[in-house]
Order: sequence, then C-alpha cells, then structure tokens
Amino acid sequence: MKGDIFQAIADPTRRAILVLIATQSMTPNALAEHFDTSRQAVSKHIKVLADCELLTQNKVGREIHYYFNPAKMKEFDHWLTQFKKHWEDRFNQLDQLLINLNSDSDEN
Amino acid sequence: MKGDIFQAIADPTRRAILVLIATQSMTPNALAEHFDTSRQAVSKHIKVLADCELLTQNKVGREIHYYFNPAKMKEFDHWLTQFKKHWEDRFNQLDQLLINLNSDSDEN
DNA sequence: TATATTTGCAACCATCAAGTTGCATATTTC
DNA sequence: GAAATATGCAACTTGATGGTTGCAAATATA
Repeated sequence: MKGDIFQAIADPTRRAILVLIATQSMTPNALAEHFDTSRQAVSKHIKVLADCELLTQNKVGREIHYYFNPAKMKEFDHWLTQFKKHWEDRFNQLDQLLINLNSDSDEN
Repeated sequence: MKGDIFQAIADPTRRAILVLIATQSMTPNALAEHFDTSRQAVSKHIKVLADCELLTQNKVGREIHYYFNPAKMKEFDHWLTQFKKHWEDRFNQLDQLLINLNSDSDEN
C-alpha cells in the first residue's frame, strides 16, 4: 500500500496538512506548530504525502519548503469521477429498462 | 476513526466492493465470490462500509441485500470540492499579485 | 422435524500505522 | 570554530486493521 493516495488521504492530520500546504507552501517546523503532535510525527506524515507525490519539496539552505502537487490529486478525482459514472450508468440502465417497459406496454 | 468515510475508502477491497454494489445490489455471499478472501473477511469490509452509511441493507428472508448509498458519497465529494476551492483561491491570489505587479510596473 | 443455507459475532493472530524519544547531518549565526 | 537551528532517520511502543477459524441464530428445504 506504500505510496497509495487513498491511504495518504485517509488520515485526518494529513488532510489538514494538505489544506494548509495547498494554501501556502511551508516548512516541516512551521507545519508542526499547527498540530499538537511532535515535529517528528508531522515529518512522518509529510513523508507519506511526499512518497505518493502529493507534495514536492524545494530545499532552501537548511530549510525545506513543501509544496502541494495538484497533479497527483487528479488521481483521486479521477476515481471519484469514474465511480460516479458507474453509478450514473446504473441509473441510465434503469431508465432504459423503464422506457422499454413503457414501450412494451404501449405495444399491448 | 470509526465510521470515517475516508478510512472506509482507503482499503482497495472496499473500493472494489463499492464499485460492484454501485452497479448492482448484492448479498455478502455473492460479493465474496468476487474475492480471494474468506466470506467473513468480506463481511467485515461490508460492516465497515455499512457503519459509515456507504451501504444500506434490506433483509429478504435469510438473505441480506446491500445497496449503495450515494448520499454518503457526497461527503467525500464535498471535501474534494472544498479542497479544490482552497487551491483555486491560492491561484486567484497569485493572479491578483501578478496583476498588481503589472499595474505597478505600468505606473513606472 | 431434521438438515442445509445465509449471515453475523467473537476470539485470536500477524502486520501495519502513528506516536514518541534519541541521535546524526547539514546549515546558519555568533 | 562553537553553538544554535532545521531536518531526516532509526528504534521502540501501543493501538488499529485485515485476516483466519469457530460458533450461534435465523430461515429455507427435505
């Protein structure tokens, strides 16, 4: 499951990190100030997000700035879109069934 | 985390179950035939999905038919939509910044 | 009524995940 | 160069998770 975007987004802290970083790129230290957990714990979350490429990094001196990578978020979006299609296809099939039933009864 | 929709969707088997059930309502036994794991394992996944109301059930004799509940999927969709808004707001801020910079240089 | 089928629940096990602490490395500052 | 700062990595602990097996309850069938 390593690098799985669904797994990455499952954790509420990581979702909060994504929201923060999507608004503004941040360093691990700056991020950690927003949470009650230790810096290392936040760093681990960052690693998970970076492993599945939801975050990219840019080293500036001793600081590392993390940026949100919208491209990877598309994978997620894509699944949901496909899923909706499945669901809507089912509705369409039901619609078609109802239409057929109607036309059948018309023929009677 | 009990009943958390993100947690529920994180597991690939559960996503597969959702896709199957979104296409057609099914019983646990029928579902289990689609997977390599035991019936009880599938049943546990069903429980997780039902706990967060992604599935609803309808008992017919000794069988239980599980249905997909699209209403709950909206929560998921909603988060992604809000997230996109965050992201786009940032872009808008950048746009505004660029516009301001341009008008500044126009004034020089 | 006896048997088979469908299902859920509980106990148990192995693995994973999130958190902590400690430490090493690189860079900035004094 | 020494101290402070920013970060990552490794070891360890604890709790959650996914899997299995066994069993009980409800319903259908012989």
